[in-house]
Amino acid sequence: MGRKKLEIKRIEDNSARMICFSKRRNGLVKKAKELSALCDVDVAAIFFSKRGKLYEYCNANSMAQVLQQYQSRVESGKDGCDTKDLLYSRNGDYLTYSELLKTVGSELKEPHVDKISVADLGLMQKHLETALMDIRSTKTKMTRDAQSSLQEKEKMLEEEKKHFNEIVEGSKCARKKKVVIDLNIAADDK
Amino acid sequence: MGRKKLEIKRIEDNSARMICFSKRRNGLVKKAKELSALCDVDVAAIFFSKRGKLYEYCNANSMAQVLQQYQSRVESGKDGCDTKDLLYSRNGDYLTYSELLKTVGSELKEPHVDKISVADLGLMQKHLETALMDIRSTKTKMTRDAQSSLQEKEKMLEEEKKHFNEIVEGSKCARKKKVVIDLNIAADDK
DNA sequence: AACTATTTATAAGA
DNA sequence: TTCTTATAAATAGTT
Repeated sequence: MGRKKLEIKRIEDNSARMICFSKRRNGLVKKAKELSALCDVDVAAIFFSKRGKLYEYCNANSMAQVLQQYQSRVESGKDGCDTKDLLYSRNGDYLTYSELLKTVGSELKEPHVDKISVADLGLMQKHLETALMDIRSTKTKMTRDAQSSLQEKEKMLEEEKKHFNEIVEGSKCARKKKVVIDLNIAADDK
Repeated sequence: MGRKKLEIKRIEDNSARMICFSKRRNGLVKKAKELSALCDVDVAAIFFSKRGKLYEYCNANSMAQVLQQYQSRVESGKDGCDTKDLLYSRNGDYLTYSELLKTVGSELKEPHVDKISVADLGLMQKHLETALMDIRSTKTKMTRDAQSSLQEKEKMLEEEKKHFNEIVEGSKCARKKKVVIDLNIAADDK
């Protein structure tokens, strides 16, 4: 929209790009507000330019709230989340993973807290974040693997379906019915 | 935009609201894509209707990545992040915090990995997230405390400034200059 | 920061 | 639903 049709690719001129960013960011936030008002949904948007600034919009009480809700829904997914404790070795002796984490939790509430600085906490945070990232990527990989094994199963089922169709072949009527059923299933899914 | 001007308030008719949501969500995602392409920024958007469904858009590799970047930027602020190791006690004996975290990291790459399920990783993740949250809130509190002590110092400096001004008093010219300098400092800050 | 010629999004209708 | 179209809204280039 504008005097000229703009091709959707990186604007190379620095100042033009910043102007465009500012205009379109405002536009996007406006649209997000409208969407949340009209349709009664929570919307969160985060923008960051690769060299520095961060902008955000959120119609709910707090971004943290929305992100937490997001993460609890998406990232924990449908894992068992049973209370089974895992064993982790350190220098030959074992400690449970939950013990390991309790350490972190309790230290923040116990006497030692007065010896901890904000910088120290930042460091702890960084380490935990790294650990989290490892866990997440491992989980993603494992999910992918599980998925590909599912895809193999799907292929096999496809084969079986083909065989079935070959058996039914010869009756055009039967085939048509099958197609209709498939379409209904697809429609129900939406 | 449309046949009629639409007032921006909750659409009461259920099906009309859903249609609107679907259309505008698509619109918003399209705009987000354009913004990220034109202006070379990362954009993440999360929508959820209060009764159920979750939608998301993210131009970067993964939503988790963007959210993590967001959280580390917003919540960690400008900590020192020096490499000093902290000691943490567990049942009387001590281990360094970094050792504690190495445990997590190494376990993900070592033989034990084949005994870990996605659900297990989800659990670890949840625990780490809890620990992170504790750390963040503690840090926020400490930052607040530090800030209030800074505010006290500021008050004292204000007092000193008053005394100074009283000494200089009588020369209106001197005062004017001072105002100009303050304004320049404020302008530089932007 | 405003303006305005255009393009784009979309509300309602088919 | 999906397409169409009249109209509202966003915005690219300009001042």
